[in-house]
Amino acid sequence: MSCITTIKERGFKLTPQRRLILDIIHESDTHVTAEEVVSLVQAKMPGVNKSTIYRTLELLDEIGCVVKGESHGRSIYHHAEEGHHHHMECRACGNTVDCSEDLFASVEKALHKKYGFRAEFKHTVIKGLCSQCRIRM
Amino acid sequence: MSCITTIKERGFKLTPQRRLILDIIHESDTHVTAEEVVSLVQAKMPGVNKSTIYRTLELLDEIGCVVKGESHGRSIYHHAEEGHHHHMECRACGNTVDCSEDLFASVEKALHKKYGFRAEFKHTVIKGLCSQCRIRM
DNA sequence: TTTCATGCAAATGATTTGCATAGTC
DNA sequence: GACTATGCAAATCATTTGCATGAAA
Repeated sequence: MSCITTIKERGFKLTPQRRLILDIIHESDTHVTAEEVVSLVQAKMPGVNKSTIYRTLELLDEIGCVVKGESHGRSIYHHAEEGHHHHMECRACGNTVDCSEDLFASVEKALHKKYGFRAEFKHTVIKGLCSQCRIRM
Repeated sequence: MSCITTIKERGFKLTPQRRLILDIIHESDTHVTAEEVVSLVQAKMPGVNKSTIYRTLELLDEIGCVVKGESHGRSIYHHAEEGHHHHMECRACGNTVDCSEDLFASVEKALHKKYGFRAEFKHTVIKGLCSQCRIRM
């Protein structure tokens, strides 16, 4: 079901601001910080307020239209397509590489079996050292 | 090697504040937020300043004496013992359950093989639904 | 026309910073 | 005694909130 349908079905109003914010997140192939969304939105539609964007992002996360995560103390978002989106972030050079595999299936299974916990690894920022920085160190 | 030795060896000074902060993190069997460290430290040694604590926590993380993580936009810390410390946090009730297993060994292996990336899963907050909340939902 | 969303401006709250003083080595 | 760490107070900076106005259903 499309996000637009979800918004309507849940009784929320479909405003141009919300459409644009959705578009921006869907266009981006990797995660974006809330602040990046603010800049991107304001580039296309000047005058849209930060508060609106923060509120919309929170709403979209709540109704499952986007996936929220956090990195370096900031909120990050990406679209909630089926599948997985993980990011490997090098603690030395700061570069990130995306990874769309279902990396955590076995972990999810183990946690469910042992603790009955249903882990949700939809959007994980994995910290570590990239191959280049490993060599340099 | 003990943290106290590490501090000295790296040329940092061993102050009562630093000792106390180290103690507090080592006494805690789960992670603590920076703010919790502030309260705990000030309970035992009133007058110690927030800045000192934040600076010390950052230092301790840098020299590997504690492990820093983040949850809900705040910094969390625990001692850097050998082994693993993960936390399952329920997004419904907010409860967390600790898990000291080496959950991510297979993921680490896979990422290294495919991307040469050395993932560091020392202290992960795993979000999801606990068994109780799964039933309620 | 009712209700929800937006814009604005100000508040929040964790974390950081500059600087003078105090404490370690 | 040299140099670092601390305390203090103020600054930061992302995010949130209250409220009056504007737009969607």
